[in-house]
Amino acid sequence: MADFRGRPAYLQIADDIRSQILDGTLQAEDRLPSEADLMADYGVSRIVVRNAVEVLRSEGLVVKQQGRGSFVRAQRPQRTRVVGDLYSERPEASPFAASARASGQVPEWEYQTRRTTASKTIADRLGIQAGDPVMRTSYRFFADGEPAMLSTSFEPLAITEGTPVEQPEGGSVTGVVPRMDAIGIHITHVVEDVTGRSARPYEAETLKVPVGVPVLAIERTYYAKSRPIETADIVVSSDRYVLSYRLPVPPRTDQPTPR
Amino acid sequence: MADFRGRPAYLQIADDIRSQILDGTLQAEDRLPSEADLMADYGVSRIVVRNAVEVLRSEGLVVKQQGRGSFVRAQRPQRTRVVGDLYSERPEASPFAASARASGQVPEWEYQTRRTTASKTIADRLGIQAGDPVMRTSYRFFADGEPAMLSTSFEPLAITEGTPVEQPEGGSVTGVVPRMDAIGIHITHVVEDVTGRSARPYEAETLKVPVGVPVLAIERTYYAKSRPIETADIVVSSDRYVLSYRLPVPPRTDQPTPR
DNA sequence: ACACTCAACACGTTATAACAAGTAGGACGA
DNA sequence: TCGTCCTACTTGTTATAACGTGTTGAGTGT
Repeated sequence: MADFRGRPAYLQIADDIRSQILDGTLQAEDRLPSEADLMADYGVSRIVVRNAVEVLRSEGLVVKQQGRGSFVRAQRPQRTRVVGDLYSERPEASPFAASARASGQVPEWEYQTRRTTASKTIADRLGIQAGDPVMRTSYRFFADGEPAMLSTSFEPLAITEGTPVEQPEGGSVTGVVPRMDAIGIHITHVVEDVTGRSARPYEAETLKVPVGVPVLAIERTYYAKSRPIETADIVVSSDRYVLSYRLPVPPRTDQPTPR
Repeated sequence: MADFRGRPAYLQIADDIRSQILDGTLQAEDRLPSEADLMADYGVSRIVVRNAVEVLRSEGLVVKQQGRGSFVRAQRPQRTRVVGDLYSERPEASPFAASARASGQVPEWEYQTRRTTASKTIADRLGIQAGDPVMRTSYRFFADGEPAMLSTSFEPLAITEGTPVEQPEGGSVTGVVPRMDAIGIHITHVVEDVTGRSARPYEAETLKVPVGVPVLAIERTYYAKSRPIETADIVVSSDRYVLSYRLPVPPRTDQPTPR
């Protein structure tokens, strides 16, 4: 192994394999050479090749499977979660929406609903007091039979208690906006705060992704005027999802557009 | 080390430390016990404690520094990139916008602009032919002197060539929307496709984040009616940024709201 | 008082060794 | 033909050992 600039061997090997992945020499789903092969190829010990592959795994380029080998991970996420003006005039918009419906998007999910009390965090987001009663609903969404999205939502019971839409699911109307419409509350806007982080063990297990892959965590709140109506924590694997936001740009603004 | 269910020792140790982080026994910026300490505490070899800490590092809970130790990573991102109706009636909206301006947001950036031709990918996004001339501008944004956001934008020269706003920077108007307004093109909406992934080596270096931390990659395109006007690739460290999208919800829609 | 040196300590890199556990395919028997 | 078993191959886990490199603070000399 040529020792270039004293740069650690495992990083050089990682660089080498990475460029093979990026330039297409190694394609998605291809198996990497086994650890034994790499040891022989580069003339290093096993720990070096393991470190090298671990770097690539941590970058999300490679997945490892005990007993089978290490594989180049498919890079492109397939599904798009669209938020915004679905009826945009943009012609490219329709393929997305169409594919979302076409690719087996039978609304497939399971949920668990229960009454509970608001934690401080949730209370802040809903503009209520910690300890106030809320309806908590956990969803697990599936796509092609695979778990694809996790969501936990909270609604203040002060709003829905005693109404026909107290239960988020099971009634004749579903979806926050129509449900609230049904009791005379008209959602005016939604805020989604998006962060990226590595999957927690629970999420990795539930979403069936390798530990450490990046996920997108969305903190979503629906508002009627300035009043928070519902808030939810949503987690999707960034492997499988692109979040697509489509926003109108109001004409004649003095405000500099955020870059 | 009590061998619980044959679960690997390094995972048990990782679980142990993780719960200490999550329950607050170990707080942000605290130093973890050194590898030697952990070896003694749990009665295992160094490779086991290194594997354990590596798990936490890969989850983004811990950062390691050679010569100093391993530290609990501060979890909450500080900055918010807001897209959407800044003049929302929501009272909580103002603190965000205010803090964005207050926290030393002197518009601090450097850029490089050059004429080039569109790659296939960019041409598709701009609705032009590959090889058509475009203006390419790379930005590096700083916050508190630290690089915080990378962006590369493309505009078809067919639109701006020969106009006063051919150069994205340096003129009297800046920002895509005002610049295009100035030549009679009125941006109607913007699409942002957000994905999460691990930082590439170049990005990790440029953004000064440890390799492997998740970043958010945004593919943004501005449209005037259905015509793409500008497209950009934006990368931010998810350590430091929350993306906040504020969208109006139109009244009386039959369309089920995307969950 | 200040700057320099150096040792102690932290994590980083690599080698060798052994056994565990999951996978796949071929051999073999019913 | 079909299912079982076994074996070879793969990654997973752990131990021991040694040396490299970055950090820090105590001690020392000026």
